[in-house]
Amino acid sequence: MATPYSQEQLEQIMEQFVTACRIAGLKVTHQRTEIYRHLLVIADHPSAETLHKRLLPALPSISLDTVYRTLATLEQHGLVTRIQTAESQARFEAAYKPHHHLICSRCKQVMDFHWPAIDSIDLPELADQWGQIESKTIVIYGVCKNCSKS
Amino acid sequence: MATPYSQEQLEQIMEQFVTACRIAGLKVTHQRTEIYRHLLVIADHPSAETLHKRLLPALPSISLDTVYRTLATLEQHGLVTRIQTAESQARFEAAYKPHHHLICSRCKQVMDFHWPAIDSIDLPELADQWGQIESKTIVIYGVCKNCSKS
DNA sequence: TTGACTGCAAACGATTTGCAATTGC
DNA sequence: GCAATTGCAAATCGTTTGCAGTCAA
Repeated sequence: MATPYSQEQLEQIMEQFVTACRIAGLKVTHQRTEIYRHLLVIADHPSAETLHKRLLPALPSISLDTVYRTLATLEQHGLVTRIQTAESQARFEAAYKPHHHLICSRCKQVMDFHWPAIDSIDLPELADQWGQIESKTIVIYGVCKNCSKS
Repeated sequence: MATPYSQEQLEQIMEQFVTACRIAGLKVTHQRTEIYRHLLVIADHPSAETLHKRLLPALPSISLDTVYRTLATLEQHGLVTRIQTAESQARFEAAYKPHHHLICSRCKQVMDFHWPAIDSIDLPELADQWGQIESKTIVIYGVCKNCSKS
């Protein structure tokens, strides 16, 4: 999936990221900015391992544990989202606009989609009374067109 | 959460389960029926480990691997569903009627709820063209009333 | 009787941790 | 300079697997 942001937008979001780190009392390290930038630029939904492999050319000494630790830290501060899948490896994305996921059961690719109708609709009574809602994400499993061909 | 089924309903569902196993060519073992019955009776959403602990009094010799293996087998045959959460441990439920999940980020309890409006609504175009949909589940994260009190 | 299923123990993959060295502020 | 962060290696957790004995059909 190509970058959904223009160069300017990207720089702007990265600035916001730095600011958010400062406010949260997080140090702005090279590793952290690169991890976050990568999640923005390649808008697929990599696992920690995939992300690590992709970062190695740019940061030859980055360790897998740092990727894990960084993702966990950024997640705690709401800058990164852990995606709900039924797989063993966790997947991550830069938290930005609310959206939903289509996951292919065969190739495991995750595709984002928007569904404003759902974002604004009222919850049924039971759910509404359950507590305080933090996020509402729809996860659709199925077989993508590519996979159903073969 | 209490049993959502009456004694008669339960027996009926268990009979359907046995039939489904026979059709699928699965042997109806004591372990399998007990695992499935437990998922029906205690309609919370246990992990394999929790399920194993709970089954031990009734089946003192059942092993954790059997629980894992049985859940995997039943899942393959569509009799059990693996729940999408952002946790490390997988959670399971007896597959029955379509429904959605409320998950508390603190206590991790999963609550079912129904939302017919969503079940019948059309997907947005992009999602509709993506491929063949298998399941559409809404996962809502938040903090349940119990946890927000304390 | 026979192949599917189980229990055991050992292996495995994903993630986390303790520690000493390093780096941002 | 100091505390936060990193890289390394070792540990841990959840889950899977090989194998020999057991059990449903």
